[in-house]
Amino acid sequence: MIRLRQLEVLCAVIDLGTTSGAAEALSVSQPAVSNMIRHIEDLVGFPLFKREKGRLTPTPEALHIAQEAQHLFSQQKRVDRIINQLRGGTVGQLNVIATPSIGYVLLPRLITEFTRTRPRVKLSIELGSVDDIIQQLISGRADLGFSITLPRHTALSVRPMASGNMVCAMPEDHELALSRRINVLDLNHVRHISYGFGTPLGQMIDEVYRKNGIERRYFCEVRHTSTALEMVSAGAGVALVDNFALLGVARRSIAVREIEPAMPVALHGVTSNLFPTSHVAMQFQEFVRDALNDPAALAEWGITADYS
Amino acid sequence: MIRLRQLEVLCAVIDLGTTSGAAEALSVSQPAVSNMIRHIEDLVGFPLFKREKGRLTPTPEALHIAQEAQHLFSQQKRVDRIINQLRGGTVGQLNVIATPSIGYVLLPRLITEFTRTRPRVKLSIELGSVDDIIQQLISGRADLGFSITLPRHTALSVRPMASGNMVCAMPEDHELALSRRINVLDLNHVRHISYGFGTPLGQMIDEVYRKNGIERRYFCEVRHTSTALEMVSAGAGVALVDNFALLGVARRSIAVREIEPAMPVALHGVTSNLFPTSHVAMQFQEFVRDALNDPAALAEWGITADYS
DNA sequence: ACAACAAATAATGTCAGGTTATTCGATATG
DNA sequence: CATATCGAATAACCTGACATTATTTGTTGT
Repeated sequence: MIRLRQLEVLCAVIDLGTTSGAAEALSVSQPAVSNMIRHIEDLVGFPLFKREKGRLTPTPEALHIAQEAQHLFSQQKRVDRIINQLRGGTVGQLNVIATPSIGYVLLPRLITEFTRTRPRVKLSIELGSVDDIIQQLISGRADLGFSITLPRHTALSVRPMASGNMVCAMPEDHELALSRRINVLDLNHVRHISYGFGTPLGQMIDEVYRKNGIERRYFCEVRHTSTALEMVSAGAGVALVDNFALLGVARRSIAVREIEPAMPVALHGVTSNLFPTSHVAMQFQEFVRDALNDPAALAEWGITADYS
Repeated sequence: MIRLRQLEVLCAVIDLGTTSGAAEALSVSQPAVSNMIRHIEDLVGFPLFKREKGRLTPTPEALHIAQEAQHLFSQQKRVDRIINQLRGGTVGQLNVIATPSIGYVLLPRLITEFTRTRPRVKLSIELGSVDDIIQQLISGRADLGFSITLPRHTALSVRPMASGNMVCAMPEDHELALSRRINVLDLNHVRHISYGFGTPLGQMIDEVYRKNGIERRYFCEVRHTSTALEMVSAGAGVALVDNFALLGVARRSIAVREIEPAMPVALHGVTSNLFPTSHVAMQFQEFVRDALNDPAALAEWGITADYS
């Protein structure tokens, strides 16, 4: 089977007309080319050049071969280009599934930033609960997940991305806005939005109430913090939300206050162990982590993490 | 620039699933493969396999590269084939693949005529279904295809060569021979040979039956019109065939009648866009078109298109 | 006759890609 | 549970394709 390199040399000699010319073009020595040509002729079994008066003129056979070889070269370049693109992460596909609190506003912006330098990446963003995230990842439909609640599943790898807190969001003119810091238990005294007992967030808050022997009471139950935040923004009431949900939202007359006891939360990046994680997916995960830990960068993209 | 061999090894490992398997397939040692994979990973700068539990699973990137590399391999094989043919002392080559109806009788005669003035052209004729034709063309093994069914494939160029009709062929002494023109639906009443539902021809005929709310019934199912014609000629029964299949066959006591509804068919010349079409191939294509549209020329070579 | 150029030859170096022998980790099995 | 099995990796070494430099040979224009 003829080698790629051999065809390369053959074509160079045909194109340039002389071995020395070809040698220069390929940046090798003239004898290297000369030997190679002879070697190929031995290999194929018929002359590729007519040698007369110290010159080489290609035979029709050689021309024919060279013609066909061009496609081989272009194919090789194509493969090489693809490898380069893969290296730079500018090609591939990236299916992300995330909890709405980050996926609703922040993630779309980050992805936009990320793909600004990677125009050929195919994307999809999906929102879902922890269970959805687990499902999509272990089934291979999603490459990367982001979750507040940390999914317990042996087939998943979880990496911490950023740490945050639950905070209290309310309409600007709300009575609670007068306090600098709000006790979680006090929410029982106002119309507020909270999370079902079945949700991880609901259980986390219930834990505090239970310790104090009080029953949690709220007028509206939602599943995701982003939904709660939307309602707060519409003036429906007060809600506890994670600070990630606040990143990037237009501050439409919402006031935000710290709570006590502090309820730390963390954002996790999740990948499946069942399938190899793609290069772009890893890159994007790092991109998100870096972005979340660099308020300056976020600010540059019109996302402020400041809610004092 | 990635080497051909490296891609070869990469693909082998992906296909076979293990380094040892790949090593065996390539007839080299297992460490050779192992080292090569590592070397490629260094070269491209990102992992191609996930190593866990002592096994290798390819990353999406590796799969992507392997996919692209396939074209390269087929190109290489093509060049190699061309060299082999040149070694055999031919200046040109012409590999034709055609549907049997034209390829069985007519094409051999046309090729004979064509090469009368071109002694150093190396030839091959192959018969096959539309799918075979598509496969051979896009893989570069055939230079030119002729098909009744027109192949839908983006990498193929199709040119109409001649138009024709389905006609009804039967033994001379058959009762139907008394009619001047035969209704397709009437075939249900006689022992006749037809085409499977999966074939384009079968679907085309079924369409007529379906419109009339009748189920097509036949005693023998074949794939190609030339086969059907052969059976008719042997006295097995009646069959619908395209008129191209009739061109050039010795009229061994076969009667031919027009049918209603008329079922027009066309013969197409097909070439691949993936490779440059050789000069001979284009010439031959034109030769065939001209011949088919010039009954005088055909008659001169002992081929008659007249079946009145 | 001789400079100028193109190709071929000779002697030698180097590295991609191969070898065998062996180890390591994971899994299957009596 | 000890052990056999299988796949991957590592180490040390070998080989040939393809490169090098130095030199010779043949052709051509002045």
